[in-house]
Amino acid sequence: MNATPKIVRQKGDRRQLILDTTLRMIAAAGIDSVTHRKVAEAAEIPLGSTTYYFDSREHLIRETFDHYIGMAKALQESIGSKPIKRLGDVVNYLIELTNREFEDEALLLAEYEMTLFAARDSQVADLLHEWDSAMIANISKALKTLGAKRPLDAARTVLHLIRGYQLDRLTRHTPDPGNLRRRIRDVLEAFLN
Amino acid sequence: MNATPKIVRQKGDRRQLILDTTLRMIAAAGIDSVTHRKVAEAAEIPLGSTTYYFDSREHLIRETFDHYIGMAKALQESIGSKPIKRLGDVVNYLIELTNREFEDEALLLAEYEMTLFAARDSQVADLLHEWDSAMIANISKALKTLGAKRPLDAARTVLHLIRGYQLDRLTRHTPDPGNLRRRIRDVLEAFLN
DNA sequence: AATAAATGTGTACGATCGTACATAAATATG
DNA sequence: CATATTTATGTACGATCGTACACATTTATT
Repeated sequence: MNATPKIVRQKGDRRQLILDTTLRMIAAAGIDSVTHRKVAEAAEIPLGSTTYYFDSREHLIRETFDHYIGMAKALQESIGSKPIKRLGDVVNYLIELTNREFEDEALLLAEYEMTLFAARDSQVADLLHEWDSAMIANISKALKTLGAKRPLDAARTVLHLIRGYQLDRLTRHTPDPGNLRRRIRDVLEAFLN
Repeated sequence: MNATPKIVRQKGDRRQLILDTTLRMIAAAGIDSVTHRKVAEAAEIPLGSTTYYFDSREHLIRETFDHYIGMAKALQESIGSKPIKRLGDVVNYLIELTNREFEDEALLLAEYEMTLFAARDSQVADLLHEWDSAMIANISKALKTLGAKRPLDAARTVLHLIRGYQLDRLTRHTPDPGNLRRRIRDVLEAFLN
């Protein structure tokens, strides 16, 4: 006999709203564009609310990147469920991940803003490296089952390739400048005996 | 009978000084840290001088990146004089370029700040792409003389690999996390026959 | 030398910002 | 219900900023 479900304010709503808004702002216009006031205006909440949950700008930005990594991890898990039998499976996984990330180009740009930020902020660097280690472990494990030599090197190589590719493409705004799938395959084959 | 050479103010000195100082500032603390006032203070010139040569902050930053590309091109040319006979020559060239860039880690970071900036500024993107094309052309030409298949793809791949590697390493501040030389060789060999 | 143009400098205006903080409202706790 | 705690909001201070602009100085031109 529950009544019609009301729109209840979940605990943490306010905080999540601020983090979402900040992430959108970084994606759209970069870290510099983030100010307490502009976040508050975009989220349609008072200035006092942003400073209540995040007492400093640094704090707000760090938590926003933590929030982003959570989203990125969820995306990866939503893709990486299929079993790995052939090299093509790994290639497909990597390509799908890359394509999905490019569905929201601004958001992907925010990821690289985070990377640059991490170069000057050890706390964000730690977040990033933990995520990175997990990715490397996944990929190298799959490559190992395929009998690749030096699977760790192979995983690092293909990840670096993708990062360089993404960064390049983000400055070009064109669909695919450069035959990524084939290049990933070539690189990975170099590590298969 | 010239007198002792006086310290003469070269034309364009002032401008160069401002660009150098701005580049150093971006390298040390990021684009956000660049303001007319702080550049003026660091260069020990009055505020009016910075606004005289660069009437807007955007203008100043664009010209600074142009200045950086000039420096980077000079570095490349200072390395790339030796003839290419074997694959090892290409690998050596790429490794030396990478190592030289890491000699000034902050400055390398500035390069990636520029890349991110280019993602939102088509003028800087044009500068970047022109430079990029030249690099790709050089590398692919060398690979072609070695008989590589799809030399353009090969050049793009190894460049993207290096970029991803650099970006990763910039967040870690460790000498060499990941065996770059061997990985470059593996990748390039994948494109030979 | 006279004049024009380029270079260099100091100041001030209006806008925006981070942050602190007093206070209010809602909620939890006893 | 009373009280403590958490959540939420409005305001204000001091600092910094981009930029415009009047004015001074140096250099080039005739």
